[in-house]
Amino acid sequence: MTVSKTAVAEAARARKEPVEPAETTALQLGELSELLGYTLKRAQLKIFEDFLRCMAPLQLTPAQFSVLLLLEKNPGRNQTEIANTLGILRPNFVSMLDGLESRGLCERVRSTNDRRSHILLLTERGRNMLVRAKRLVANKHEARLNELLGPTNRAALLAMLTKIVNEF
Amino acid sequence: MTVSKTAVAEAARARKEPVEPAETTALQLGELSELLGYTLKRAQLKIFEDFLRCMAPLQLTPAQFSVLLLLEKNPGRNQTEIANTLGILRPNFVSMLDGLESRGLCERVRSTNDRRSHILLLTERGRNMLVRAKRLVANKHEARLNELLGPTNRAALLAMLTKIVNEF
DNA sequence: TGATAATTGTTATTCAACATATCAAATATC
DNA sequence: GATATTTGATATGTTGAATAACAATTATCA
Repeated sequence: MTVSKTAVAEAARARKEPVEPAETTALQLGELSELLGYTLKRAQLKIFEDFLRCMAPLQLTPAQFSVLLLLEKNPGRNQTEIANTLGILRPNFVSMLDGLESRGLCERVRSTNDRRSHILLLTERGRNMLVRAKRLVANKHEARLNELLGPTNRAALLAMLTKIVNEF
Repeated sequence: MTVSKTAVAEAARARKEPVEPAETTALQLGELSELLGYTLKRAQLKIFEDFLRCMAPLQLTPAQFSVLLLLEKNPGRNQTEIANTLGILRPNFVSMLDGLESRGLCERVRSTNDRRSHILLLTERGRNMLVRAKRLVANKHEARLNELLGPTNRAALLAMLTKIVNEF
C-alpha cells in the first residue's frame, strides 16, 4: 500500500493537527456561494419551510394559499385562467381544485354563457380560511422575514425578485 | 337561482361593455405580488430556466454543476459529505453520481482508511467540463443577470438571500 | 347553414425531485 | 468481542411538473 494523502491526513490527525481540508471541517462552498441561482433556490426552500410551519394549523400549502388569494381577487374566472396566471398546467390544476373543493373552500360552477368552463368562487368557508391564513402569514411568516431583513431591505429584495420575474 | 354576478357580467358583455374584471384582461395578482415566497419561487424558476438554456451545450443541470463545483473545491470527500452540504439525501445522490461518473466527469475511489466510503474526485474530463461550464455561467447566465440588475443590486440581492439561507 | 377547428375540463401517463425504510459491509464503541 | 453506528446502495413511495388524448362545447368561416 502506498503512502496516500489520506494516510498523511491520518497521521496529522493523530498528532491533532489541522489537516489540509480537515475532515471534520465544513466543506468549502467556494464559487457556489456566489451562484445566484443556487442561493436563490436554498432561500426559497427555507422560506417555504417556514411558510408551512406557520400555516400548519390551517393545513395550507403555498400553492393552495396562492389559489385562494387569486380567487378572492378574481372571482368568477375559470380554471384555465387561474391556473395560467399561477404557472400551473391545467391538468395538474384539476386535482388541486379537487382538494380545495372537497374541503369546502371553493366551488366550481358551470358557466352559463360557456358551458365548457367552470367559474371558480370562494365559499364562505374559503373566505374565512383566507382571513385566518393571511393573519398567520402576516404575523408569523412575513413578520419573521421583516425582523431578519428590515422593511427597507425586504422591499428591495422583493423589488429585485419581481424585476427578475418580469424582465429576465 | 338568484341573479348572480356572472349574470350581470354576461349582460354587460352582451352590450359589449367592459365588465368589472374584464374577462379579456390579465388577472389581478393582488397580495400575491407582495408575498415574498411566491415571488422568490417564480424568480428561481426563471433563473434555473435560463441556466439550463445557457448550459445546454454542456448538458449540465444546476444540481450537477453544483456537485462538480463542490468536488473541485473539496477533493477527496465522500458521498455523504458532498450530499449533505448540497442538501441532497444520500439515497438520491447515488443515481446522481452514477450519471456523472458514467459520463467520465468524476470517479468514486474506495477509501483506503475507511473502506466503507467512496472518495470522490473530478476526472481530467470533469475539470475540463467545469472550466467550460464556468465560462458559460459567467459569460451568458450571470452576465445577463448583471445586465438586468447591475452589479451593486446583484450583490445586494445575493447578500440578502445568503442571510435568509444562513439565519432564517 | 354545416363542416372543421379550437377550447375547456378531465383522465391517463410519464418523468424528475424528494423522502423513508432497509440492507450488507465496514468501522466505532465500550 | 458483543453491540451500535456509519457508508453506500436498493427499493419504494410521494409529490410536482409535463405531454397526449378525449368528450363536450363553442368558434370559425367556406
